[in-house]
Amino acid sequence: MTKDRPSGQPDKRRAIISGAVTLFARDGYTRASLDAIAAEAGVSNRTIYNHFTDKADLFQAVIQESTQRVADTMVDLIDRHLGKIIDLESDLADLGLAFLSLLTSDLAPHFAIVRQINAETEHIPPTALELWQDTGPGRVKHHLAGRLREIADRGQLVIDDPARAAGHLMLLVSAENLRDRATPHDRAEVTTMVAAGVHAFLHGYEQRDEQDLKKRASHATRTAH
Amino acid sequence: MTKDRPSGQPDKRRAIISGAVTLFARDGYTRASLDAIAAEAGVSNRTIYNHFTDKADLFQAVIQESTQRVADTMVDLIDRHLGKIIDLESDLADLGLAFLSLLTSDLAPHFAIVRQINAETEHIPPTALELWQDTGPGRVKHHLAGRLREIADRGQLVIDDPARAAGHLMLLVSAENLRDRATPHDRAEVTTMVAAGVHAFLHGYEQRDEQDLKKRASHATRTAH
DNA sequence: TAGGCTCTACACCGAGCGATGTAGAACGCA
DNA sequence: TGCGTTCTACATCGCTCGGTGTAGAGCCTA
Repeated sequence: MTKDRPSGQPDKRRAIISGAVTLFARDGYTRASLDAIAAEAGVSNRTIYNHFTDKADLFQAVIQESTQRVADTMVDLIDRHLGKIIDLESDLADLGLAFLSLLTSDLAPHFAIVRQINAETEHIPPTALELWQDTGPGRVKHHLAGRLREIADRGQLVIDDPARAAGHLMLLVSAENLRDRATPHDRAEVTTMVAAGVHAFLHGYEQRDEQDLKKRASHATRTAH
Repeated sequence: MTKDRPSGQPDKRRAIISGAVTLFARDGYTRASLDAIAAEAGVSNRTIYNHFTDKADLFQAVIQESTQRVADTMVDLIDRHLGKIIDLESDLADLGLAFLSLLTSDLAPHFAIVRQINAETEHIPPTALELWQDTGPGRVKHHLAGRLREIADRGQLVIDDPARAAGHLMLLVSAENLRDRATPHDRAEVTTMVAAGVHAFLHGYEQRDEQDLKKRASHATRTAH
């Protein structure tokens, strides 16, 4: 709809979406009024309807633009940190820290919108929901999975299902592991959280006692080649 | 407020909260109208204001009741599956499956409300938010952490921070690892997801090759006693 | 039986919101 | 310069919603 014929001045459109991101992130879809969005964007109420057919249409455009930006950034971070592995554990930790720093960057509102999507899931057309999944978190996870597969192919990881492993890694270093998600956390807490998450991702929590290790070592020797 | 003097008939109050849970879960706080809640509860609009001062007051009561029920159920499941460990990996997997089965049980709306809380976080008084954290997910995580600590004390796990480990376990077997959260998943997909999550929780993904294992085994032998 | 609660049905108010209409100003392009 | 598009300001419509008022019916208890 809106994409076919992007009527109106492009800068106005950007301003509208930018303001809409801010207000949708803070107030959610229903609470955010078009008048408030117009004011935030420094634009007339009427102009919004010149660029978008509907409030729902605007929301969808916001989701799309927002998702695109965040996914691009994350894919870039993945390539930057996992393109060349020096020390696997610290490289993964750096990537996790880079992800978390996005939460307090200028992309912060976009993550609030993701929470809105999660809550609004019953009122969003399933096709739009799938499109969001594919161009957003799904794409990031897929890209991360590809990098993990490379690492596994070099023998540094044992990965059965790369997509699943990517999901695990992202969860283990996600903000879900922090007490308070809103406030800017002190770097120490975040660092230890990420370190613990990466450590769990690599080693797990199972006890590997002396006998167990010996048994496994002999087994590994027996089955070598 | 409402707790000090629970005015009105208790069954009416329960009916109201039950209906409110349904509609808040489906439509969110703003969308769910009091008229619709009254209709859903089979109760007059006016009666709601006889039991609760406000829409916000009702929402808070709903959160409290909802959180209590889910947390009780989860704590119970933890005790049932982790009270006596037969085989650690399968016991953990069973617990994960039990958790996931809650998503499609009659407590399903409660989890939708959690998503609403996550989205509405900017419009909920921080004290109420903390109270929710403490009586809900915080309590469950703490309880699970206690069980994990017991297991670690018996030497089956190596856990530095039980609370963190509990969070990791819950994330690794959470519905976040499923493509579509809404539809009832086929049991096979859920089972393999949980198995993979528990496996990652126990063992991690790091390659343990022959030399590495030998080195660790000798080190373990050297440092025995 | 009488008094006090509670529930119900219904009407009502005021506010906010989505969406549209309109007239004129500003701007870009031929 | 002149035409078409876009933006703005303002007014308006219809609807929904939160919250209140009121009068009467049902119910329990003293």
